[in-house]
Amino acid sequence: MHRKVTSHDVARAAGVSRATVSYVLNGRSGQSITETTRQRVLTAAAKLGYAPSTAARTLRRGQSDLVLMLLPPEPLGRALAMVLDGASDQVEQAGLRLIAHRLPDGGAAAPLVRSLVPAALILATPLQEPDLDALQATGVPMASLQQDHADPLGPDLGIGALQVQHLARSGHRRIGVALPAASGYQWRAEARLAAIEEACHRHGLQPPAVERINLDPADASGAVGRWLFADTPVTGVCAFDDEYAFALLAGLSMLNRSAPSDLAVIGAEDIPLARLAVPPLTTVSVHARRIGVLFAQLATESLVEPGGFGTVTGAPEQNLPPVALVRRASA
Amino acid sequence: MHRKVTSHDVARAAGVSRATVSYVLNGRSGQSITETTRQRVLTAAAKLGYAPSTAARTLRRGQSDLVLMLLPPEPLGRALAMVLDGASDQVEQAGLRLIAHRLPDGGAAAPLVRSLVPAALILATPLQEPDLDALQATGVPMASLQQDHADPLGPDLGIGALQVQHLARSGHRRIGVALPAASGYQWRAEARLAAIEEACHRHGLQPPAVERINLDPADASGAVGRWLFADTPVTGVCAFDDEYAFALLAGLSMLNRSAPSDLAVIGAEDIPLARLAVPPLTTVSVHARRIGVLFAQLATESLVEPGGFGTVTGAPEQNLPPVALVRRASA
DNA sequence: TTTCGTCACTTACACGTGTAAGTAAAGTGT
DNA sequence: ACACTTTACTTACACGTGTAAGTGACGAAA
Repeated sequence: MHRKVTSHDVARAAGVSRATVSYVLNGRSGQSITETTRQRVLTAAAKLGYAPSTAARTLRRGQSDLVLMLLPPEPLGRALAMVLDGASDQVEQAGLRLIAHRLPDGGAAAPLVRSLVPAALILATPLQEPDLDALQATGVPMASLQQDHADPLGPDLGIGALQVQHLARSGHRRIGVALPAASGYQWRAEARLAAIEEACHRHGLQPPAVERINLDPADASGAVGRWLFADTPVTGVCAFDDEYAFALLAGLSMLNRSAPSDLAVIGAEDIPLARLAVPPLTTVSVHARRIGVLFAQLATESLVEPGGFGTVTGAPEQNLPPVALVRRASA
Repeated sequence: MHRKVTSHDVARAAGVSRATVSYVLNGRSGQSITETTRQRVLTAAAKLGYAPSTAARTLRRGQSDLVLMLLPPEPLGRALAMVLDGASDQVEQAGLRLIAHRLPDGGAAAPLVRSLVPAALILATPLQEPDLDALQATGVPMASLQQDHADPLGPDLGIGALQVQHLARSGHRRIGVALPAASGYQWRAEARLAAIEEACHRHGLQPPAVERINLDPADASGAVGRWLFADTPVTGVCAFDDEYAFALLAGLSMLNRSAPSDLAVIGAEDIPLARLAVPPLTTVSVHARRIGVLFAQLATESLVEPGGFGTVTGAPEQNLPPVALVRRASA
C-alpha cells in the first residue's frame, strides 16, 4: 500500500533533519538534543510506524544485528529445537536477533555468512575443514557445537561418559552400544561412540559391543539377541537416544525378556515419554535450553560492550553441567 | 583478517568496470558482453571468493532474497521442525533462502518484517489481529498456518476429523478428547477441539467428553477413570498427540485395563515411537515436510516469474492430503 | 566521405542509514 | 564590549549494489 516509511519521513514530520532523528532514535550520548524535539521525533516515529531498514543499517555499520544459527541438513530433533529455543531467548536479551538457517546437504556456509555478515555465528552442524577455515577468515565471532577441545561441551556433551559411569557403578562389566543405522546422524553417533569407548577404557572395561539398528522392534531384538548370547555377554546397553532405548525395550519384550533384569538399558535426552515407558527409562537428561543459552553467550560475549545495554546480568550459567543422570527403572 | 571483498575488487582484478561485473554476475540479458571478459570476470570473482553483500543488494532492490518463517514462542515440536525442513528445501529450490525466527512471547512481528523486508513470509504461529493487519499492510506475500478458510489446511489440518471418522466407523458412539493442560499449546488445542466437535456433530454423535491432562500416568489414569465410569461411558478417545496417547496407554495399564478392548485410543503425528508402543498406536500421520513444501510454494508463487530461473518444475503437491490415517492396534 | 546503428563497455545515480564535521545562536568569563 | 565555549542542530559523505543513460569505436549503408 503505502510506500516504506524512512527516517526521512520521520524527520519531515517532526520538522528536524534526518541526522537528528538518527541521534534521537539511537540514543547517541555526546549529542545534545532538547527534550521537546526528542519527544517530537519519538511521537512522529511512533505515529508513522517507523522501523529502520536492516539492510541500510547493516550496510552502514558493516555488520548486521542478526545472530545466525546454522542447522544441520538432517531433520531437527527435539534437543536441537530446544537449543534453538534457549539461544533465541539469550540472543534476544542481548538486543540482537537470532535467525536459523538449515544448511543444505552439500552446501557451503561461507558464502551465506559473507553475504549476510551476521553479528555472530552459532554452528550446530559439522562443517568440512575448508569451509570452516573460510568461516574463520570472515572474522565473525562464532561458537561451535562441534569443537572437541572445550571439555564439557564436546560434540557429545558428556552424555556417553555419564551413561558408562552409571552402568559401571551398577556392576556391569561388558556394555553394548545401540547406534542409529540411518546415515543422517552419523557425526553425532561417532562422537558418542568415541566418548563411550574412552569411558570404558577409563573404567577398565572391555571395548563396547556396537550394534547399529533402525527404530524397529525386529531390528532391535536381533541386536539384543547378539548381545545376550555373545561369548562375553553384554549386561548393560547405552542407547543413542531415548527413542532407540524404546526400540530396545520393544526388542527385549519380543524375546520375552525385560529390563533391567535381563539387560539394563540407559537412554539419552530424557524426552517426555521416557517416564511413560515400561519400565520407566533411566536416561541422561540434556538441558538443551541451557546449552542454547550458553552457546549464545559464547558467541556474543565478544561484541556486547561491557556495561552496555545488552549486558548479561543474570548469574553466569557457565558452570552448570549441561547433562545429568536421571535414575528410573530400566538401568 | 582481509577486508571484505566487494564487486569493486572483482572489477579491478578483471580490469573492467564495476557495472560490467554486475551485468556478468547477474546474467542480465539485453547487455552484450564478450565471452572473454565474461570469463575474466567469472574467474576473478571465484579467485577472490566474492559473495555479494545481501545488505547492499537488499537496499538496492528494496526487497531481500530471504523468506522468513515465523515460529511460535513455545518449544518446537517434531512436526513443526519437519515443516521447517520441507519449507527450507522448497525455498532453496526456488533460488531463495529460508530463515526462521522464533517470535518472542508478546512480540510483534511487524517491525521485524518492516526492517528485514523478506521476499515472502510463512506464518507458523498465530498473531493478534492488529499485528496481522500491520503485516498485511507491508505488502509482503505470506502464507499462514493459521488461516481457517482454506479447507484442507485449517489450523487443525484435518486431524480431528480423521480421528473422529475412524472411531465412528469402528462403532464408537461416545468419544473423549485428551488435550494438554499446559498453556503453551492452547491455540492448537482449541483448534483441534473445534474440529472434533464439528466432526462429532456431523457424524450424529454426542458432544465429546474433554479431559485436560499432563504427560503423567497418574493424571492420565484419572481421566481414563472418569471416561469409563461416566453416565454415558466413553469408548474411544482422540489424543492431542502421540505423546498424550502414550500417557493414556500408561493410565490404562495403571487401572489394569488396556487398549483397544477397554478404551480405543487414537493419536496424532505418527512419531517414530508410535509403532513401538504396546499396543502399537493407531494414529493420524502428518506429512509435515509436505506441508512445509506446500506453504513455501504458496508464499513464493507470486514472486517467481513464470518460466524464470526458480520456477517449480516438479508435480504440484497441492492436491495430496497432508494427513492420513495409520491403522495399527490401539483403536 | 558522411551518417547512422550496433557493440562493448563505462559513468553516474539511488537505495536508507550512521556519524564526523560544520554552523549559527546563545551563554559565559574578563 | 569582546573572545571563547557550549548548545542544538544541519550538511555532507560513505557503505556496496543494480541499472538507466551515456560514450567512443567500428562496420555498413547512402
